[in-house]
Amino acid sequence: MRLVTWNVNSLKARMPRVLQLLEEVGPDVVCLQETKAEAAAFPADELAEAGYEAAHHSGGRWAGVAVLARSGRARGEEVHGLPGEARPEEARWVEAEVDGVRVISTYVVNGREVDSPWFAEKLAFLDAMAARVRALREARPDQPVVLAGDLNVCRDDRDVYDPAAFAGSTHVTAQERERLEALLDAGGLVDAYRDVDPDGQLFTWWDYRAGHFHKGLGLRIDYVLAGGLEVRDYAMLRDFRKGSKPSDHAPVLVELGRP
DNA sequence: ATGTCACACCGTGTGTGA
Repeated sequence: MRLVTWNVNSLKARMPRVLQLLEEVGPDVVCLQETKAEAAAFPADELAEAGYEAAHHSGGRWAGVAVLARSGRARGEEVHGLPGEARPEEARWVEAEVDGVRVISTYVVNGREVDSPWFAEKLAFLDAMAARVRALREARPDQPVVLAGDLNVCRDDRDVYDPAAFAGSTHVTAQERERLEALLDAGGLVDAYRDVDPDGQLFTWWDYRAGHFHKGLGLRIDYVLAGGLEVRDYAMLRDFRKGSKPSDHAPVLVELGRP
């Protein structure tokens, strides 16, 4: 399974680049985050013309997630929302079954400031993710799971361009990192990037401001976490962060296979 | 450099979220 995850920062604004990616990369499955679309305005027809069907959970102005699958692939149950989340209306979690694999696209709460109410919601969201993945794995141990998206956490200091500059900020706290490890444990999941490059450094997000992309000042906050599948290849598609009207995130491409 | 982008609103700019 050739799978892409991409925080597009508005699907409407990014549609030309999304169609370019579908054509050039030819993924089987695409997990999108921050689609920022009203359900009625989701561009399902345009995507269908490009050969993809969408399971989308749309919340309007903010957030919004989707799973695209090549037309004709076997599709199963679709789940909108994360059991136990505080604000289901924010549309941060969607599950789809494609070719027998449970595919999840998620956009984790940002958290804004450490010790703010939003940070507490972020930690609770990460806890609910682990509980959901554990429940899925226990209910169907033979079904592979891919959890992909913008987790808004840097797993360790290698995933941060300047750890000192981020001291005291969200995305790098012990509380967030402990929960990411707990999520991996709960689902028996592998961090696809670390699996293929245990000692490397690679980013997936760069601030639009101050030329951070050009200077290599980024974070790794977008992940593909795989359970019951082998990670055969991993690529961060840097070119999609360049050029005209890029997202502030690059897409990530993985090749997954049944062991 | 407080450095950018995208959204909604009744708007030729402001507030919100990232």
